[in-house]
Amino acid sequence: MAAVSGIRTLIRIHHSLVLQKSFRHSPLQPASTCITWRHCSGNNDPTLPTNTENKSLLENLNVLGVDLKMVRQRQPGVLRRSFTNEIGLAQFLQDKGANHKVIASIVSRYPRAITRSLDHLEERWQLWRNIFNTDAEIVSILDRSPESFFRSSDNEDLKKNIAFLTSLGLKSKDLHRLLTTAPRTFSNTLELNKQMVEFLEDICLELGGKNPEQFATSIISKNVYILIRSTKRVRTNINNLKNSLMLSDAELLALLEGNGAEIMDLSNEYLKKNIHSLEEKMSLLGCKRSDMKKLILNYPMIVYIGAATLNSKLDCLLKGGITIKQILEKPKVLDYSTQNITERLKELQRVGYDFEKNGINIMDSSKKRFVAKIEKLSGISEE
DNA sequence: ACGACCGGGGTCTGCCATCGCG
DNA sequence: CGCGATGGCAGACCCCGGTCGT
Repeated sequence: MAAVSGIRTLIRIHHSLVLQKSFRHSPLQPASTCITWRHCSGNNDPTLPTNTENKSLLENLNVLGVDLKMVRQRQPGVLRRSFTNEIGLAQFLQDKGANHKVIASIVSRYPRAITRSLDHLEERWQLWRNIFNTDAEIVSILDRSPESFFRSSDNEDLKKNIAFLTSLGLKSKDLHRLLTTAPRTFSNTLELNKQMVEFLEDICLELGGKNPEQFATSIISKNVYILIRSTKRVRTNINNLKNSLMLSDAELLALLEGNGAEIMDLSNEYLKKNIHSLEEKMSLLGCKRSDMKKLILNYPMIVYIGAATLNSKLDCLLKGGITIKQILEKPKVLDYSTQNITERLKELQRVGYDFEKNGINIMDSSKKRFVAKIEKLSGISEE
């Protein structure tokens, strides 16, 4: 409540400021938007750089409930600016449905947001609205990741990015998922996004693939994070996978075209560590190198699972009466959380489930189906 | 009616380093 | 030099249900 009236207070202050004649345009901003820009009261010549914090700005931010300590830690320079648009921004976000808490949090976490003009904000918002259906969706993303929306001041690049991604054959459903999940993609420069796409196409050709464009698009739609990774990272991971598993070009291509797309953006050390740890575990369990290769090709996500988690899952399954051979045949059981696995094993033990006779597919089913199955089994065992 | 197979859906930021510009 | 813009990094899975063959 207090902060809602805080915004009203600021707007009142702003109106009274408008009446003053002391406005000067920030040279970077179009004149039409300057009406809401706050003039620094403590500085007689706003064109001079100042190395002290702007008092009236601090007051405004306080009223908005912004965490100044956080601001100083993140982008202290913003507090020294003569012209900022915190009032306009707060009003703008409020109009889009953001509450005061969200607004305060956004400015606290990405202070530079208050340097954007209303025209800029409105244009950028509309560009995002080309992909999202409602303002509420955008607000929730800004709340999650203010930086994604505000970091770039280049709306032209955003336009070009949308056009570029569309030209790749990504459907509006894909774009929606991309912007929802990895909003930073849209604040990349067009150049950076192009680089990754070209890189993926090159990889495809390198491995003897015939349709590089489709390859790149399919990777992006399978791994929406790929465009916010560096080509260096992806390249290193591909090389590491290839070398440690001794993959042929055809095998590697198939892996990447399949579910391998998702593991390409892991951090290099993490991927290496996981492969190494899996190697050790497998050898401890008496498996051959070819078993491990097959396992990863069948179920690439296994290298996504952290070493500790993976080992505890494996141990859980083995202790629960499932053999490593069964796991190698149905690695998807490793998809489920350790907790889920533990609970299911307990339930199955209770009803006397025989994995040897019935297989382990029961471990890879939706909760609904699992519960139904258990109910049936306990009914039978009680008769 | 059942279970195996398989694909798809959700999901991800907050910080630091560097560069260029005024 | 200070700031804005931007690249890059570490972090580390889980779950559901349509469909088809029996």
